[in-house]
Amino acid sequence: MIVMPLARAGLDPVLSMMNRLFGQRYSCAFSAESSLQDEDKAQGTLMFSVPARSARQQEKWDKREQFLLDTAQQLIEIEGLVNFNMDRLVKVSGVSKGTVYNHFAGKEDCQAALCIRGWETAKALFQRALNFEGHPREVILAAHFAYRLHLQRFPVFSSTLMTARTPTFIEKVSAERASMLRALDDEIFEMLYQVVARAKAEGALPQGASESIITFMNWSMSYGINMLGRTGFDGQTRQQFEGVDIPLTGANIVLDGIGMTPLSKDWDYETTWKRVASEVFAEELQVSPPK
Amino acid sequence: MIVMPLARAGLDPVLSMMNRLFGQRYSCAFSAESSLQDEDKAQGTLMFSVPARSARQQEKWDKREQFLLDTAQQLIEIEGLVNFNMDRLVKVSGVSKGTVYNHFAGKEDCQAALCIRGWETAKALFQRALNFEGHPREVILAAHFAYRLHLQRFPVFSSTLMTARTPTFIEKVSAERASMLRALDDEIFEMLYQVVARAKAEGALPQGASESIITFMNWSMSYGINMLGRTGFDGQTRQQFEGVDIPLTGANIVLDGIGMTPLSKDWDYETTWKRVASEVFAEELQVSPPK
DNA sequence: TTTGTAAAATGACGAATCGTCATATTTGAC
DNA sequence: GTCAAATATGACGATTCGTCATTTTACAAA
Repeated sequence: MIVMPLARAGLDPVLSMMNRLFGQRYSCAFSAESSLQDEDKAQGTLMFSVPARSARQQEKWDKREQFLLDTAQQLIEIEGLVNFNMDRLVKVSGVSKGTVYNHFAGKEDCQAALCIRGWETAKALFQRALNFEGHPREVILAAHFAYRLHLQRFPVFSSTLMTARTPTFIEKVSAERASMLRALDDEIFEMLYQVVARAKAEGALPQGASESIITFMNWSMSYGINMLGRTGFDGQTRQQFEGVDIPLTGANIVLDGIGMTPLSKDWDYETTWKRVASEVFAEELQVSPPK
Repeated sequence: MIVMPLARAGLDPVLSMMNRLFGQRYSCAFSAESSLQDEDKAQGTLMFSVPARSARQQEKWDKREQFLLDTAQQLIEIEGLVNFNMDRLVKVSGVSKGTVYNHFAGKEDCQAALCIRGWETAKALFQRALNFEGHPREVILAAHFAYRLHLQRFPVFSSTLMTARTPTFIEKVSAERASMLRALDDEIFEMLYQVVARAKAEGALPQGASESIITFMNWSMSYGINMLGRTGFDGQTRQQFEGVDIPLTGANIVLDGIGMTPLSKDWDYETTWKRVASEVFAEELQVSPPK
């Protein structure tokens, strides 16, 4: 699951590893030989107990978790995120309340789980985008495309992602899932970072440019565009946006701004954008055409 | 209050005006001679009743609303947005629950009111930024500065703004306040738009460039940077950001990207940034130095 | 000053949702 | 088959929400 080396991880490595382990608590391959018999010693740093689950049990557990998430997702799709609550999930899923609360620390934690799931499928899309045949800047555009596509295709994820970065929300999410979200952020950041680094190695970037900052700026722009856009903030101005693909335009502005070659005046990125659609995401776009 | 002509308003003008009026329901200068005696006729479009409040009453009302907002803000500052609830506001303020609910349609509406208040002081900062002595691009930088400054100085506003664009939240805000928020978005958008338009008129922009899109892109980038930043998302990478002013860098990337002259290679915008700090916002920066 | 009426304030209340916990059931090892 | 540990259950108490019948206040007319 955790593939990329996080060479730049600035966090406490011990805490980080703990989180990783903790985050994997429910993963299949994890066999639990607890070396923490002395709980008193561990108090304050390693408070969690490692449940020794049989393979059979684990499978059942995982299956149910997926089922609960499926149910939650459908529930939100149908009744809206506003009307989503645990009592309803309990009722619709048929799983008892106690069990549901064994899976999720609470309502927000459940939503966070949905967000994580969404992020994971997004990661898969990014992975594919990164295999796009083209120069680095085209690959980055493919990533922007993937982001927008994913947000469009999964409105529930889109909502949860928006909410997941909210201060009130974060505080209510379990430590496990919070660290999983952070880890996913890290991984996706790292993926984009590698492309930027490659661009720099190939001389497509000014020497002074910082790969981290460039990656962050791309992310920020994309995030801003998609989040402001989805709130209908640009409703009044949308008529001005006719025929303009905002994510593409935004990405090009950033990439031109940092001086990544070939500049948009020297390359037809509209075509690249269309190529990404047809060559990488044809499958996803079969039903709903690109917007 | 509503100063800028919203020439580009794409919304239903009737609805828009209704919202404006409705939004001003509690403002002092509003004398209520209702021409809507025939309520049946108005049913479905103009359902609200206009309370005829005496000047004395109105003053009391306004004062209390401010008091409630002050209390709420302090409450959030001290106890955190997570722990904020109406019962607590009722208790601490000493105002009865019914009265509080006369002012605010609910918890979210109260937070929206805080957000509006924050937006209004932000607008004032923008206004000052726009008076900065310099060419258009410098003025736009000043606006970016104002935005960041305001978010830094008012963490409560920062939190509420982040939350206010959340789908769940929006649905719970009263129509009045929702439209007030939209109106503020419009007004601030318009302010920036005018600067961009001026830049274009002065030949600082490529002819093909759309003012709307440029404005939106600046906003998106700034929003993305500030919102991703405040969630600690960039925590891992922050070490890379040492000595780099992210909002300034981001703004320059966008402005370079759209080709607004003078480009950052031809002008020292670090100095501009510092000038903005000392010439426009010296007062605000007395206590906490620029970061 | 008195009186009447409409608006506003009050807080007790019912409803919705949350999360917990004592108890019952299941699982797996011996 | 038996027992201990893990898991499942749903009734329950706690919290927070928003409403509404009632009381109080404000203001105008007598």
